[in-house]
Amino acid sequence: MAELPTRYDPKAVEPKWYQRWLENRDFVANPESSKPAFSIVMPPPNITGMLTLGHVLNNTIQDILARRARMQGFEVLWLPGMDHAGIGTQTAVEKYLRRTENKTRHDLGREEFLRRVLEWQDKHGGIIIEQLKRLGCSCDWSRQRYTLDDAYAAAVQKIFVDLYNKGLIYRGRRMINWDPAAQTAVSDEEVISKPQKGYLYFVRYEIVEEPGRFLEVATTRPETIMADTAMAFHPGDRRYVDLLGKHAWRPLAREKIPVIADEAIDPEFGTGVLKVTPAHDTLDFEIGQRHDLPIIDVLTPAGRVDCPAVLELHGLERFEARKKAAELLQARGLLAKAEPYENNIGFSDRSDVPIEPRISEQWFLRYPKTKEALAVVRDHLIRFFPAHWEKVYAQWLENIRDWCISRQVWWGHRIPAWYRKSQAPSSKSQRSEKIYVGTEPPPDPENWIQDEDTVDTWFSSWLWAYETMDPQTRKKFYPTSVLVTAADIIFFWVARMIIAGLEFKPAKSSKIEDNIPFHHVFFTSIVRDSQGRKMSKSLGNSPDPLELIDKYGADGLRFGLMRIAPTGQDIRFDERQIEEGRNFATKLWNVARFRQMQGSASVPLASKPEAYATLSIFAVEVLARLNETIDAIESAYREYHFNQVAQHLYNFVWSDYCDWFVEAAKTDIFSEDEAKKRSALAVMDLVLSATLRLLHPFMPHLTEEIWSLLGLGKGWIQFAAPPDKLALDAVADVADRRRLVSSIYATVQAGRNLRSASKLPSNRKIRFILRTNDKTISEQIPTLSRLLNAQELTLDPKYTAPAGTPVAVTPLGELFLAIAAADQASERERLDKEIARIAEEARTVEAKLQNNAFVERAPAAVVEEHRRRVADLTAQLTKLKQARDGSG
RNA sequence: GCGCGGUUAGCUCAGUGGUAGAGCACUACCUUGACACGGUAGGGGUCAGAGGUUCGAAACCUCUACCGCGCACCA
Repeated sequence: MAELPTRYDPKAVEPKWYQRWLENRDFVANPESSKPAFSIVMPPPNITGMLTLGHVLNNTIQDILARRARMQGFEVLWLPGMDHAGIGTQTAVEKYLRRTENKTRHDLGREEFLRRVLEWQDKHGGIIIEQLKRLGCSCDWSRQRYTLDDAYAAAVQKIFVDLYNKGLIYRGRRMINWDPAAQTAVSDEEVISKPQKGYLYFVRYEIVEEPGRFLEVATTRPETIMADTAMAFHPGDRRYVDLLGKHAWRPLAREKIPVIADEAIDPEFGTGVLKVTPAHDTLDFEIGQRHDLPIIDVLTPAGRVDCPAVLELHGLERFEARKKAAELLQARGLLAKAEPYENNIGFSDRSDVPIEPRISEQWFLRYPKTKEALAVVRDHLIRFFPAHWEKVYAQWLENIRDWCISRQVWWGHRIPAWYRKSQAPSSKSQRSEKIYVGTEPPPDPENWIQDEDTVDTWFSSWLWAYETMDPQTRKKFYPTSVLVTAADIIFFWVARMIIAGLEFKPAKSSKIEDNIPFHHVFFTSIVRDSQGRKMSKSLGNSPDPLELIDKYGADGLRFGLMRIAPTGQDIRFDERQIEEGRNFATKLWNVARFRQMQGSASVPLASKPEAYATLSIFAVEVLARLNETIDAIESAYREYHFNQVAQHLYNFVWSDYCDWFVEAAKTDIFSEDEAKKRSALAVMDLVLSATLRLLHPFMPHLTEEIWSLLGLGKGWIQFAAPPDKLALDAVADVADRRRLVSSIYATVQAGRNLRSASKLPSNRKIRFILRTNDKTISEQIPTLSRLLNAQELTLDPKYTAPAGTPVAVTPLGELFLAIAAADQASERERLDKEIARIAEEARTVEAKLQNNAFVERAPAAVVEEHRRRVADLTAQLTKLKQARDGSG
């Protein structure tokens, strides 16, 4: 067998294995399998998307779960796909068209534009899928879905029609959130409020009936004054009560408007008077409805002033118009003052421009099954991890409002509604016979015009958990086992999928537990940069995962990221952490390489208690630690604490196995005693085999490579069962043996410390003397000696050290460092310090034992431990003092 | 305003009642028959602050401060 290189080369190994897995169809789910099902649907990335660290985190977690389940004997479906992302994709293509051809979508027309999007999609779309393959994702690519697949699109249409027929979807003229940049309505969830600096303008409205008397009103939006249709104050506000029923002169587009009283006005705010602008503010709209006020719209869809009556403002962009309106009022002496003011403004999540509240005719969904959706999470039919998201979810559902689902966007699922030609969509008539809603066009299409709009992208995504599956697949794999997603789409997607599952009942039975879309939801962290900022293109703080894969390997990236991914908290990304992942891969590679260099063990270690009797004490220790690691990992997985799983594996491999076991086992490995040698090698094989299997979900390529190079199993590691705990408990003296190992390791550390304190170089071979009456320790001398890098370690129960000999009190006895010309003064100083330190600690522990309350109330084991500690410290003190005073 | 997180070593974070931890960074020594992407040893923390519960609190309770997030308000 050729010797392996000292560095693991992911560039050669990772693509090789991924290709083999694909060729072997290892990730293809079989709905006819008799194995229990485990399924995940991938949150579909946008077709325009590029892989981000967020995707890496999210998909690594899904891959870990899928691969682990596969090893555990589940039939696994990990269903991948993409989202057409209506507004997002349309905006991207529009930008591209503007850049390349200087054309807008309107220049091209609907049909041509959609053709261009498809063209663009073929060229630039779906890159992210190839990127996920580089990461090692074990998705069933044969089932890759797209939210615009024919069958999927038909399902979206059908759902729309069904909900319409149930009366849950309706068309209405309402106040909605208008995005003037994208020129479409958006849902409440797509509005992000941000603090914004501006001015509070105090405007004077003259009272019609009392010329010379002014009503002062505070507003942030003077550009909408032309749309004011009333002035309002709180009915209990004495300052203005005499004005009720009178009128004010609207200062721009001068007109008489009534003064009214409404409960909604906060007398504390500003002057306690509100200018009521029903067309441009949600609250004002409601007031307008109550008082039957006219609605005057003075803004265009693009957010420009549309008011020929005030030529100075007409055609101005809304924020320019704001300044100009203030100037006009100022010039007319109607602006009392303008105070700097900061308030929260709703911004479009998509375009990042301020949302314009606007009255518009749109399609709405009255959410069904909200009570049931609350209940399934409250009663833990669906569990959230971390659980605190349950509260966020509940709050949203309890305050839910109808969902505006229509978008003035061309790219997406077209609304399956038609209007009689004489009753075009702009018509206010809503009589049902004038609207046709159906999955097929109306029988006499020439008389109808289809609604121009498409539905919100999320109105298609909410079916993702089951519409991606054919009936047979659904029967086997729905409900899915777990959904892995970022918490920022808990409302957009998670909650709506739950509602969809409960309402549309896609399962084989109508039972609630069969129709929920998933049993668990794991909310991942959000990856931020080292300064805690969100990753964003404009900040340029988002590293390219592909570059990280090139640099550190996919497995290094995966492991590094998982080790720092806490649950329920954001991740601060630091490339050094990925470097650690790569280093860990190298460490594992090298310890496997070392094993390979030692040749065959001939006989594998049988997993029977009898076999354990002949093991070295160090083997028992590492196997016991392996058992503990398996337990720890198991419970960490139960809570989706992937960082803990990774950390336990890291510690076990690096510390327990490499630093301690392998170093200690070298005595046997390099010895002439064939039985001992074979035993040590067999233990290494067992531990490596188990470790690789435990690590496989995190580092699939590397573990597969080592598994195959070392010939640890018959087939590929991805189909190997996870390691069982060893039946060590059946071995009578495990505890004694482990205590001995721990004493030996403590002695080694004490000896190394002596060397360092005496300023002896690491490579200098030196002599140690261990003074002890324990004769059984003599068989461990070679290993102790090796670990201490000693020239010689002698056991001498009666050793008398010259004064000033460096000494450490260890669990095995006093360990002396024999050096010819030790600096006696400095050694004495060191001992003094050591004695003082131990005496201090002994005093502290003793004081505690003096405390009756402690002795009476604390658990016996704890008290006992303290007693032992005192005895131990006292013994150490005595011995150290002897050593210092040279009387030993 | 309501709610949810967080505050532990220079940095990133573990730690759910019993002697304060890991990795990185730092210091010193070391290329010793797997690994310098490595080994050994070391320095470094009044666990945000105040009060309380307890024999005992980083942990549990209350309050405060600061950071982040969500919802509401946002004239």
